[in-house]
Amino acid sequence: MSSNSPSIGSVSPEFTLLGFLSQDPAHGYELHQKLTADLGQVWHLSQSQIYSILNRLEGKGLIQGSLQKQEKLPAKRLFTLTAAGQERFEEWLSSSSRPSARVIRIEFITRLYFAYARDPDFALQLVEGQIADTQARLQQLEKLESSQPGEQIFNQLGLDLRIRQLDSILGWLISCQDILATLSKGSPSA
Amino acid sequence: MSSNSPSIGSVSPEFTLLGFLSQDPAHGYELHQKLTADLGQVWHLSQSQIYSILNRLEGKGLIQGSLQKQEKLPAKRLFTLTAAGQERFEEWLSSSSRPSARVIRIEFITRLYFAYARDPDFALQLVEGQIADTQARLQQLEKLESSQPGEQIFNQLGLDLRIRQLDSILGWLISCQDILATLSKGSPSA
DNA sequence: ATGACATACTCACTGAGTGAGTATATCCAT
DNA sequence: ATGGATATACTCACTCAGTGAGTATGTCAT
Repeated sequence: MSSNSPSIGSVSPEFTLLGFLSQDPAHGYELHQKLTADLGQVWHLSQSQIYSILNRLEGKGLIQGSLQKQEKLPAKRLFTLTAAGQERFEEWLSSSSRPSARVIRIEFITRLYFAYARDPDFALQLVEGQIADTQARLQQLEKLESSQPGEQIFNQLGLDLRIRQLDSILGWLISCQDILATLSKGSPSA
Repeated sequence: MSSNSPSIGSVSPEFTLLGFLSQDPAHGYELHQKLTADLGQVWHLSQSQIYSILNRLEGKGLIQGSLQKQEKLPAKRLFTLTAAGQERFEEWLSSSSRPSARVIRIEFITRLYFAYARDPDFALQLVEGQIADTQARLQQLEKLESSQPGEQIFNQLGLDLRIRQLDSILGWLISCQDILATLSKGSPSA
């Protein structure tokens, strides 16, 4: 049971697998292929990592693997999302990412990928929400910077870099918005 | 012995501890304090992590802990750098960081911190080197982007974000250069 | 004297990530 | 036909990252 798993950390690759499985049941091998093809610039997961995550997810009851025995080949396992898994994924899909360089690059893009596959407009909403969060965080950091004791040069440099990075993220988010908006208009699905 | 430890990963906090110990022998507790005070914007290490790293470093023979028995208090351990540890640290100190957002923010700033403490001019050299590396990597990524199959939108978005982030790093490095140069002139130690 | 805070460290845990190994099928060139 | 590359599909054993709670003791103010 263990109620709340202690660290299904925000940038965890678990949700990526849940996402793929929410689209179609698959084997570990296929998941690795798909991940590499579609999100290879975002995630770099080895095969063995995929399998270890799958085992963990099964342990938590979020997915269910069914052994498919084969004549000669060793059995393979086809994984399907459980109801609990589906719920978890939905929850994650509409939550928002902590505005930090790494998290955005990894987690947010992943979320965007799945949101877009489901409904381009939903993806656009996510971007808008993230822009707001990022702006808020940026202001926070700028405030922190101005109130920082000028002594610790390296802490200040670190902070300055973070701010610059957040700023570049903001620019990126806005360009995302444009791209997604254009795509929606180009091929309106409704 | 184990010749080459498999993953004394580039952004490993190990070198940070080696660095502090290269300045002065210290206890785990002190190291945690110092790290938080001087590089708190860069590293977030819990106490227990500090101790586990120290144990590992001792296991590798890079540092040496001497038990100081006390009347009533449980013994504390004072850690000193070994010759091997010193060597490792020197090697790391003049190597260059992989030009990626995270690595620069964590590893490079740390390196800069120790380089600067030793000799501001050395720090300046590191910055210059890093600028060159970053520019080279930037060109590489831009080339990759233009040759990327336009189909995988999300891979492209990921790449685009990386490029923007590297670009902001470049800006930051240049501002570092200015700051360090000014500091050198302001108080010429030679 | 008691409760907050600082010093100093340990333990048990989950999770990230790597690298090598296993087993089998298929297909291509020699 | 045979042997070697490549693809499918998964396992194991490992190190390192990171958290949270716990232990033990001293100091200092109220």
